Parts: sequence; C-alpha cells; structure tokens
Amino acid sequence: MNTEAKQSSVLEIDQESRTLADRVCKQIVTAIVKGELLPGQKISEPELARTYGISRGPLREAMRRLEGWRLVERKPHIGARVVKLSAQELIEIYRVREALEGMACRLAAENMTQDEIDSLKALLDTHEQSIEQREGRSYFQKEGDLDFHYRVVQGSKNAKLQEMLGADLYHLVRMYRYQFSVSSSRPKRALKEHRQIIDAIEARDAELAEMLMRRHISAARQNIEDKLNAKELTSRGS
Amino acid sequence: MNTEAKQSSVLEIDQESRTLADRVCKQIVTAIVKGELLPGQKISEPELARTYGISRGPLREAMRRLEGWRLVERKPHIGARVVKLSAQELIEIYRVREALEGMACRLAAENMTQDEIDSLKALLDTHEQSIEQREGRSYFQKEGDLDFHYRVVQGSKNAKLQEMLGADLYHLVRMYRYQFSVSSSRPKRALKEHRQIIDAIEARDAELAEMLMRRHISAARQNIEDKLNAKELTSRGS
DNA sequence: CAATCTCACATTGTCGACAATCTTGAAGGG
DNA sequence: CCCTTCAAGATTGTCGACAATGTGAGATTG
Repeated sequence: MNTEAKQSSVLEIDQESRTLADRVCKQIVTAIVKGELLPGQKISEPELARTYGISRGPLREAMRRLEGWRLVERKPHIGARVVKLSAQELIEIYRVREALEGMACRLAAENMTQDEIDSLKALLDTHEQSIEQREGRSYFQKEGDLDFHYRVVQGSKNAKLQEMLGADLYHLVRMYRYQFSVSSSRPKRALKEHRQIIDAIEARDAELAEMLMRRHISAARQNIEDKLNAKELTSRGS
Repeated sequence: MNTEAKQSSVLEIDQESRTLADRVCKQIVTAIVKGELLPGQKISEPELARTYGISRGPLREAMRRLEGWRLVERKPHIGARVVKLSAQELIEIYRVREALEGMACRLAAENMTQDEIDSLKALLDTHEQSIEQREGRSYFQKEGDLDFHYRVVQGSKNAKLQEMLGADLYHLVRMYRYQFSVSSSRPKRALKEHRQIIDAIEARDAELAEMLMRRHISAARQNIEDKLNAKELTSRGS
C-alpha cells in the first residue's frame, strides 16, 4: 500500500509539519534539548507565543503534545514547566533503556538485514577514526553513540519499540547530555562494546546480543552514577 | 478541599481534572477503551465537541495529548482517527511489555516492601476464589490480571517505568481486550504463574523474577498469536 | 458513457477577546 | 514586628468567529 520513504535520521515527526503547532512543537523540542529553555523553567504562554510569532492556540496544542511526551509538566491554572530531571530519574531512564534496548537488540539479531549490519559496521569504523583523530572530540561521539543505538532499534523492526525509545526517551537522554555535558567518557571502551554487539547480531545470536546490550547500558548507568556521586562529593567543598 | 477518594483502580491521571480538557480527555480515553469510539473511526471535532458540551478549543488540546499517548492519529487538515491496532502491532506491544515488565519485576524483587508483597498475595487469593466460583467469569479476571501486573510495576519503585507502562501501553492493551474480547483464556495457568512470580519476588531473587515474568508475558503473546492465526483460518470459511 | 475540471460545502487551523483562577504586594490588625 | 486579609495585576482556561485547506458532487467535454 503506502511506501513512504520514512527517512531515518535521529527521530522525526516528519510530515513536513505543515501546521503551525507542529512546526513550533519541533522548535520547542530543539530549544529544550539544547538548553535554551532550562529545566524547571516556567514557560509563559504569551511570551513564547510572541517569540515564535504565533497565537496562543497552536502554542497550547504544541505544549499539550510535549506534555504527552513528558518533556514539559503542566499544572492547571498554574502553568507549564520544562521537565526537570533529577539524578534519580536519570538512573531510572537508563534502567528503562536497558530493558527496551536489550529487547531491541535481541530482535535486531533476528530481523536485521545483512545490508543494515554491514552499514552499521561501517559506521563504527567511522566512529573509530573520529575517536583516534579526535576530530570532533567527544561531541561527535555523543551523537554518534545515539546513532548506533538508534540503528539497532531500527533493526529490531518493531515499530512500538522504535516509538517508545525514539519519542519518549531519546529526547530526554539528549537533553540530559547537553545539560550535564556527560560525554561518553570512555569512547574506546564503548566502541569495543558496540563491536561486540554487532558481532553478536551478525552471528544471529539473539541471547548474547541482548545480554551484551544490557551490560553496555548498565555500564553506562553505573558510570553516570559514579560521576554523580563524585560531583556530589566535590560540591561539598564549595 | 475536595476529598475525592482518589481510587487507584487501573491508572489515573489524578489531579482531579479541574480543567475541561483534562476531564474530556479522560472521557475520550474511556470511550476509546470501551469501544464506543471504534478503531480507525474518524473523529469529528464539531460533533465530539457537541457531544461533550464543550467548545473545540479544549477538545483539540485533549486530542493533542491523546496523540502524544498514541491513542489517536492525526493528519494535518484531514482529521484525527482512533488508532487502529493491527495484529502485528499487538504482538509488538507484547514484546515491549515483556521487556519492560521483566525489568519491573526484577526491580520489584529488590524494592517491594513486605507489606506490598503480602497485599499482592492476598489479591491473588481473591483471584483464585473468583476463578473457582466463576462469579464474574473471565471478565473480572481480565481487569484482575492487569491489576496484578500493575501492582508489580508499582513495586518496582521506578517512576519512568510506571509512566511508560501505565500511560503508553495499558490503554492500548485494555482497548485491545475489549475489542478482540480475548480473555486470559487460561486463568488457572496464569494464576499459577502469578504465584510463582510473587514467590520469586518474596525470595528477593531478581533474576528469577524477571525470567518468570518474561516467560509469563511471552506465553500470553504466543497464546494471542495462536488465537489470531486460528481466527484467520476460520474466517476463511465465510 | 467515462474522465476530468470546477465550485460549493464541510472540516480543520488560527486568532483575538472574555472569564476564571492564581500570584503578589500592601494595608490593617493583633 | 509578624501575621492575616484583600485587592489589583497577570496568567491560564474557554469560547466563538474567520481563514485555509481538503472533499465530493455535479457539470462539461472528448
């Protein structure tokens, strides 16, 4: 039936956003992720509407969708705020990622085409070069890491999984990365783990692929927990 | 204040919905789940607005939130439709549940209090009676099954997990159950598995708890796949 | 008779205004 | 001096009207 060419960059709402609400929705997401709208900051409807040059109607609709995605929190008659991630919630998100991406990796091992696997291996080569040359330093690695995970999720061929990870989680993860500027911190190690994962996928070993992905994300979570603890300790000195 | 007895049935948005959009949002969810609004059916804004006695403004906001929850799909300038679950998507949802609730069960084994465990065991006793007496037949079991899973998810003490399973998935699962009227079909077996799970949780055996829950949901998925295949075959005869 | 074009209608998208609610700062009383 | 009360301002919630877009029926032409 329909053969929409559904391009796969890092998450879309595609549909070329022909309506004001859609367009402004994208803009707000970008603003939140990039930190132009700070977490916990109150969002004034009249002000934002002026900023984007639209009326409050479409803006409110955009906010409602963002509320559904849990990027903003809204209290009746009080107002909307950009969602604020506590350290606790960030850890929780990584637990969810561990479960979801573990499953995605298992399914990817069953459903990914050889072409996709080859392409992903090529992507890892690119990452390796970028790491060795320190071209984009850790910045590229940050988005590159998401790209790897994104492609594995695509490879699962499970639309629901893609939705939940794409719309509901990666926004938050990206936002968090900008804010805390916690780069992968151990790019070489991560790259090695990525290679192990793609090897398991290529071998069609679903069990192993899931386990490796879960370990990989679990290690990232542990890494973040350690960093947060360290940061907490050092901030005692101020 | 108002002291609404905030019933903790199967998922709420609480906040006593003081705004029209919130209230009508709940009503629409209920209508969709109960099948008053059929999947794939076009939603006419003026008509729905008249039905609920509100203007199109709040209605549109409610729709936008439902869009975020993926209960309705919306195309610009064309209209909104109740989401239609294909058999494929239903299977996908069960894969997501397997991953998410498996993790929830693991965390529940670590974090659930003994009180919660005791209460849950009592709930299972209730279910057993209801099955033997065939009081509510399989209907009660349907919601009762969700209640068990809901409590385990609560027991994980992971808010993100609760959000994703509660808001994003259980709506769809409930809707599907009403539509296809696929009852648990094997209530005794399911109850036995529930008991095994709660035992593992009580023993604080996180590994086992996760594995049992995953098997439990995987079996339910398999059961549904079989039913769908059977239904497909019988419908050939018409 | 079929295919295409056109135009009127219905629906969705957007806007500005009004009503309801919350916030705040000051005045008054204890 | 501090707490309570109240009123003014601002913000959010709701509504009806207008503009933009899609839909479908009917007419026209090959």
